[in-house]
Amino acid sequence: MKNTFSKRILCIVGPTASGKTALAVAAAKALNGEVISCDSMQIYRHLSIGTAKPTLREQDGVPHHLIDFADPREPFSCADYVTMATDCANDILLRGKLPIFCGGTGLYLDNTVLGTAFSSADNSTSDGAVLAELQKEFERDGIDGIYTRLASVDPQAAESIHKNNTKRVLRALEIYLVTGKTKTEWDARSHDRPMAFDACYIGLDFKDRSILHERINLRVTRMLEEGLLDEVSALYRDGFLPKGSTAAQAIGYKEFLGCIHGEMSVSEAADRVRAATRQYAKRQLTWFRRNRDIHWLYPDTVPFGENVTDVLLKQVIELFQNTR
RNA sequence: GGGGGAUUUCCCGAGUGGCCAAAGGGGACAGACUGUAAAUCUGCUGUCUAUCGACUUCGGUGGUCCGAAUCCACCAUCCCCCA
Repeated sequence: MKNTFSKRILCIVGPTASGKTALAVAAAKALNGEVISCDSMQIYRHLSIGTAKPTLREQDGVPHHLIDFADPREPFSCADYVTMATDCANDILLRGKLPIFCGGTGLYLDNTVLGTAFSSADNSTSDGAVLAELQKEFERDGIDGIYTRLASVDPQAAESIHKNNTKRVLRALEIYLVTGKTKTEWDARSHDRPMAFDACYIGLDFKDRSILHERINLRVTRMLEEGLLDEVSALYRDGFLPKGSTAAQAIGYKEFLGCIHGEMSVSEAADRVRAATRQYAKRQLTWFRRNRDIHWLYPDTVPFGENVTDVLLKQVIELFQNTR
């Protein structure tokens, strides 16, 4: 059932602040691997404290890929990630090592593993002009007309995308206008392709959600102590968080930008960061729970006194070898 | 010591006699997601049945009324003003 050319990889996923980084580093050491980050914000240079980018010390000598390389002022897409991550993983495999994906951006990881064939509707073909036009129309006339048009060309997409989700409604229509093929047709195309990688998925979650929330609260407090405020100020001053950029909407950055603009106090911004992080963690869990291939591990079930990473690592190794 | 204002479902907050299990917001919970995804969007939030419906809630106790979160009395707690 598995072809001989299968490209075996390990993926460590889960919500933010669940301990993925430490586990991935330990797994890389035990399994002769290298870590490929799968995080839509850690890709950016200079955004370090707020994205919880692994420090050199945390990396502990294990090569880490796809962190700290993109210019926060430049756009970056899921398709860009898939291309880079695929190349990166193949390169690691060629060198006889194990690629270990680690991160919480499920969209990026899934499309990489699936080998998604993205539509050709990108910024280079349409130069964004079509989307900009749709955006203008939406702001002027509302969503009704655009949604109706989408429903007539791609009824399936219209049915699955809620009318209020204007970003996705606009995007779906853009795909059709730019490529002449519907989003539904593009999606079907990638369903027909073989998986790009043979992934062993490990998911981190907590039996008791409040423990995850405590970890998040603690993490935000630590980020503040480590100088998150200074980092955001410097980035803002140097123009690295332009309005509308992806980097500027990162949790921990958008809130303190508001603080810099005098819209709220530091403690209020910190509270918002905590809340936004909790909500983000929840969305991540929703995303990953859909994937039935994930083997879930629970750090909060490790007996008190034992080293959590060590215990989890044993489970990871066993799962990785037994599901071969 | 005297006068005034408050107390609402996890939080904030509307509601001043029936159309109130109680607006709205937040949070929590659940879900969607194929080129901005740490984004965007949806549902849900007294209990029991889970369809109609039944039952218990609006600081406490007791009243008025066919009927009260809404009116009256007393008690408790908090805030403000005068002493």
